[in-house]
Amino acid sequence: MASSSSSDALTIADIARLAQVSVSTVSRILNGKPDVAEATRQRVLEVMERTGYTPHSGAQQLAGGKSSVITLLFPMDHAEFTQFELDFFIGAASAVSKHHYFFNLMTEPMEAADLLNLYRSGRTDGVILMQIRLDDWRPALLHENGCPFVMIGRCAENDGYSYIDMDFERAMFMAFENLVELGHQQIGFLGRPGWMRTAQFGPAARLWAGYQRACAQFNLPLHYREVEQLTVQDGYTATLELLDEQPGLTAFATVHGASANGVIRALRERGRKVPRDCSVIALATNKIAQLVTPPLTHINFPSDAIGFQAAQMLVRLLNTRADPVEQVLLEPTLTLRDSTAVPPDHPLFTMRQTG
Amino acid sequence: MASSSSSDALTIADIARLAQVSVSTVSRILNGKPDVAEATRQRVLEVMERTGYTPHSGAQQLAGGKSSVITLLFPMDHAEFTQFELDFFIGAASAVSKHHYFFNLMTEPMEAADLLNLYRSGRTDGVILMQIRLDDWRPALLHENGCPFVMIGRCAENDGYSYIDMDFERAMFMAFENLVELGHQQIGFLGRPGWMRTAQFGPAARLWAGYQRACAQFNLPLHYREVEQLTVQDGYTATLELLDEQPGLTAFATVHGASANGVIRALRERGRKVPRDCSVIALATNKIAQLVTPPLTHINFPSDAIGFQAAQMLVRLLNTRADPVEQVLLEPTLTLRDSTAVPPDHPLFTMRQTG
DNA sequence: TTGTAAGCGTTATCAG
DNA sequence: CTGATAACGCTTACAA
Repeated sequence: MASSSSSDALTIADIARLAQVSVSTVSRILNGKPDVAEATRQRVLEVMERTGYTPHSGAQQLAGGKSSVITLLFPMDHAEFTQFELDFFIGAASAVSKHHYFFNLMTEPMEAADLLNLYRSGRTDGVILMQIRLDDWRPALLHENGCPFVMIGRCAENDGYSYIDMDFERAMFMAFENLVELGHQQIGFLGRPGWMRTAQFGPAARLWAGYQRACAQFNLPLHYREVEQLTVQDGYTATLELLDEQPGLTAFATVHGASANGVIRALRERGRKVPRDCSVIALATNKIAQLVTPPLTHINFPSDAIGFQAAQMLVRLLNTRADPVEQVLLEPTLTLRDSTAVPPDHPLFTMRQTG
Repeated sequence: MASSSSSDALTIADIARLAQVSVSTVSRILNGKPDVAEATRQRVLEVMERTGYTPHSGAQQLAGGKSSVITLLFPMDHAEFTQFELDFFIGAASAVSKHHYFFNLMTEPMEAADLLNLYRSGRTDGVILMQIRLDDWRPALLHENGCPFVMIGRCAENDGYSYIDMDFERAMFMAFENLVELGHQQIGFLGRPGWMRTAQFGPAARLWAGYQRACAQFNLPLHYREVEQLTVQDGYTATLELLDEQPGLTAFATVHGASANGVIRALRERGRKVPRDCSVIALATNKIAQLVTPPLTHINFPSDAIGFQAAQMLVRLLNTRADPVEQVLLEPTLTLRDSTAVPPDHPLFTMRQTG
């Protein structure tokens, strides 16, 4: 029966003494090393259990050279945090702890020196990088300094870097393809080409490219509006403007659940029902797509699964001597819900009316 | 010009040698201790800057006894993660890094032994506890073992524990008060009394209490439905049931943006417009309330500010020798948006029609 | 299979 | 104001 009041600070030496073995034996057991007699192992484990011993992480870090921490870097300078981003965190945190690492989340933007020091201080064993720009400086820096990392997203040039990303260009193309197949020809698009030009974030650039490609291939006129942010408000305003300029539009595509909601609100205000009078399609997480009314036809973006996979890739990297480059590009998929339909002047529509 | 290829592993001894001082002097400078000549300090800082030196966190932890890590514990066994929860994380992470701590997020449920070991291992200096139950075992355990902590939420009994929480009972009462003032008498309520009874989470219990009190005080008939989860789907189903049983309902109250959306959808399906034919009010974050159509009249729940404050309280605790108990109970506030109005049979309504 | 002992990079105490 | 030097608790050769 241990007495004393508060912090006992049990050390490996205490365990060794209590179990009548040396500290190295205890250490071996702690680290799952093979050369230990089963009887000894049991005895020591029993003592540890009974006393509630835990090794001191700082000491392990110092002597063993690893922290068992994985850091997720999501600088929130150019981003809003929504369900979209949350799911990355949750997915990553879950995988990280499943592999017995600890999860360190950093949302403050960082300079090169800070990023390097994070690794050099031994505070983290590896890093998951988010908000990747086409010309991002971070992967090169980490690579040169031997810090294991995985990107969620990708640069323009990715030789030697591991990443997981979605094929955003194809995603946007698919959205338009779907609308065209329904019979739409006059389609409005809300995006952030300016944001793409200045900040050079991958998704913005690639979604824009997908839009351009779709218009070229399907011979569609360009009807787009640049929004500052992908919010309800900006989506609403941009849609009203676009609609008043081009009353012939029968569909809208945008890249976020929130802005899609703005689109729908604007359409309703102009007396157009979704999807009867106008279709709406977006890139979104499942949860958001279902929250909107009507539930959105959308390109799935499985943030949580991506976060989970990214963490797993990093763990794999950490457990390997060599560093195998893993590059995963996810194929987008489309989920049909209630925000898209044939255009109002379409033969099928007329048939439906009269049939 | 430093050569070499990869990990140099610069230590405090290197800095001392390069700056022609002893390691203790460097250490003093590192820790902002007073007794150092300004000239020396500058010289050493310059060397550190030039070489890109960072102290090893493990060594600091071992020798200094602190980790500079704050852990947020949000066991996700009984919870879904939505924007609501995300904002806690973001707020807390932001405050934590603002005070030069690192932010460790743990979402896996934990046993007593694990929780204790987290602190004993020296991996964290303090803990922010979430998902607090009325009879939660964690605060007592941490308290007894000298681990600094702050709760987001509160138990039934909180002597000696620091917390920040919202007055949920009052929040729900306010919602009903508002509806009653508009003229509503037949109000449906969607909540989780069962969840409250079994899991004993504070908010569920207190929201329920607020509902009971409001009905008693305003002499309202009880019309409630228990939902499993506060999702769109469950809100939708429960509303349909309740509505078919009690067609006279002119308002609904619920406790989450998502379930409010389910309510609205169900009402629409039964041909009732919100807010013309039926009002809806909910407890929600600002963001969610605006995402729903129509934008929700709601009791604000500022998760991010709460997360931020909780982290600040903990930092304050960590920087103090004594442990001052801080207990913050936030007053709820109501934001009027577009989902509430006078009931359809109300004199004001009739006036509006004819006027 | 187990024990001895030398670090790991800091901080802290105590002289100077 | 500055410098030795002893912890801090663990891992890891190397010996036994």
